Amino acid sequence: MSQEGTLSSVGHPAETRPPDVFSAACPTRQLLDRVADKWTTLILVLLREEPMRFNALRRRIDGISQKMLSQSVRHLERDGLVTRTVTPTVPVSVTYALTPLGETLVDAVKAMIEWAEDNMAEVARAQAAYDARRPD
Amino acid sequence: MSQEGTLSSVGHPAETRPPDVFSAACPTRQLLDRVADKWTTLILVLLREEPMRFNALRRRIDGISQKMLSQSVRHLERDGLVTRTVTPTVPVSVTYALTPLGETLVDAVKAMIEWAEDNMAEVARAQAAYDARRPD
DNA sequence: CAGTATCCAGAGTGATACTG
DNA sequence: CAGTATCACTCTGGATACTG
Repeated sequence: MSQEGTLSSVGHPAETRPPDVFSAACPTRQLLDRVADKWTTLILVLLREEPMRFNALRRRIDGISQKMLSQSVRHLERDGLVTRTVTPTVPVSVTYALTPLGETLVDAVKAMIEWAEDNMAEVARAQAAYDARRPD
Repeated sequence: MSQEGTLSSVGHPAETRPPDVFSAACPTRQLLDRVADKWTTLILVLLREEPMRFNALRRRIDGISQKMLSQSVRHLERDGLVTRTVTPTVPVSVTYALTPLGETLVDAVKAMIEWAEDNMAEVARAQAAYDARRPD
């Protein structure tokens, strides 16, 4: 998760150039860095199934630290991809849910995950072959 | 890019459980971490348009260090997603290209990039609204 | 429960130098 | 050209402890 950086017009002044993900300064690149993030993808996919509370997400996503979870959900909220709803119970409960914008992204993310599940075996074979060629 | 780790059967012993990306030990999770990587996505998309040489990739991908580029292409080669072809000219030229397996992945990756390009403006609006609510 | 604060190890970068 | 190796530096991410 890079810096704070607002996705302003920096990198392609309006009509001069089209957006270019390959340019580090371009907002699309920064946005891609965010959505292609390791934890972001998992959070979004979980939230598509149902809204979830902080610790529910934490339990489902094996290996995430609370620091990264809170950081990730805050970024997602800022980007307008999830909502954060506080219910004033005692103690408080906070529920995260996808926004409509977030839902449009999840489809793309799901495609990547399905690819991983479908092609896991073939990649494992490729790795084995590679390692056999370069043994050390 | 985590560790070396081969995508073996660890995490879901054959018929006992289905693959679960949310489990840190599951090979699909490790594979997702790889393909959702910041640099990997950009490399794959560039290679879909045409095979490219090392320094060509380096020039196109703004901000990548040669260390990360060589690391990333080596991983992609090991995973069977790109080929590395050495032509014995003087000096040698090395060309990277997508494998058929790599091509299947690129479609999913492209979807994410197109989402970023299409929704950049809306995300920027959400960020502005968020920052206005929490001024500091 | 839902976080924030703090410290610290390690990943990644840039620069530079060297190899085949 | 296509790397590998090294050092210095920054910054991310994990572990731990603490708070409303």
